[in-house]
Amino acid sequence: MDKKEEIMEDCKKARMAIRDTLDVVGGKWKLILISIMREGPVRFNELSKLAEISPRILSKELKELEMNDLVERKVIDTRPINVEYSLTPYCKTLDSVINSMLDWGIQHRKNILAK
Amino acid sequence: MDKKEEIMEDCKKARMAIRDTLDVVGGKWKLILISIMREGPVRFNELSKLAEISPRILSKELKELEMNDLVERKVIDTRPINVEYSLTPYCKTLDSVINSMLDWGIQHRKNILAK
DNA sequence: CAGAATCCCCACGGATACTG
DNA sequence: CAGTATCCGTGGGGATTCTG
Repeated sequence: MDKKEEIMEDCKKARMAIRDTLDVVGGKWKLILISIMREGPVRFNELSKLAEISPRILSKELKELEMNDLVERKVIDTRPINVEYSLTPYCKTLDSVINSMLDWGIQHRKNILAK
Repeated sequence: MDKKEEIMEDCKKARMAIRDTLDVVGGKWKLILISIMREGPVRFNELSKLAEISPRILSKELKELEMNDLVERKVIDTRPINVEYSLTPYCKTLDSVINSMLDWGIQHRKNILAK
């Protein structure tokens, strides 16, 4: 296969991989929620306040994260009920993604301000 | 300042950094376009085909990337006109972000299929 | 070839109020 | 406390056509 096709193949694979990642942690909230939960388990309302996200969206995002085995939901049987959300071990595999984005964001802001 | 406030501060900073990054390379296309341009400079239509993105969106995305000094636009004075897009040196600072997302996407897909 | 113009749609996200 | 229900607006993204 010639050079051109090879490049097209590479592009296709890269596209797919990035899309896959974006499908799981893309959007406005998921990475932020995860980065908060890295500090430790949180309850629903607590998380809602920390992230400044409305309950409706939060609920939806958490379900999706749970579906992808990134977040664990644990009901604590008190009254009124408490629910604790925490990161799964699998979520640790996202560390380098989150860290690099965190670092880049910080550095980028510095660069902007320096100008 | 007590423990709680400290955590809130940390969350706020993390939120800001991630948002900053997302503002620049978030959305459906930017990282994909960059990952393609890592293979070398490309012309508009070429890029449009490689990424399977419509010209309207591509144009918009490229402008935004250019504004953030991640992409360079170079007119080649032929006829009909050719325009070449390439990554700036500053875009290299995104390498770890892109690579980690690329890697994670590939690994994640493997994990899913293995199940 | 590189893009602008036009038109369109729906899904993402938000505000508020309500319930077990 | 942890969500669900309802309603709503916006803009991100898409398809197609046109032009310098």
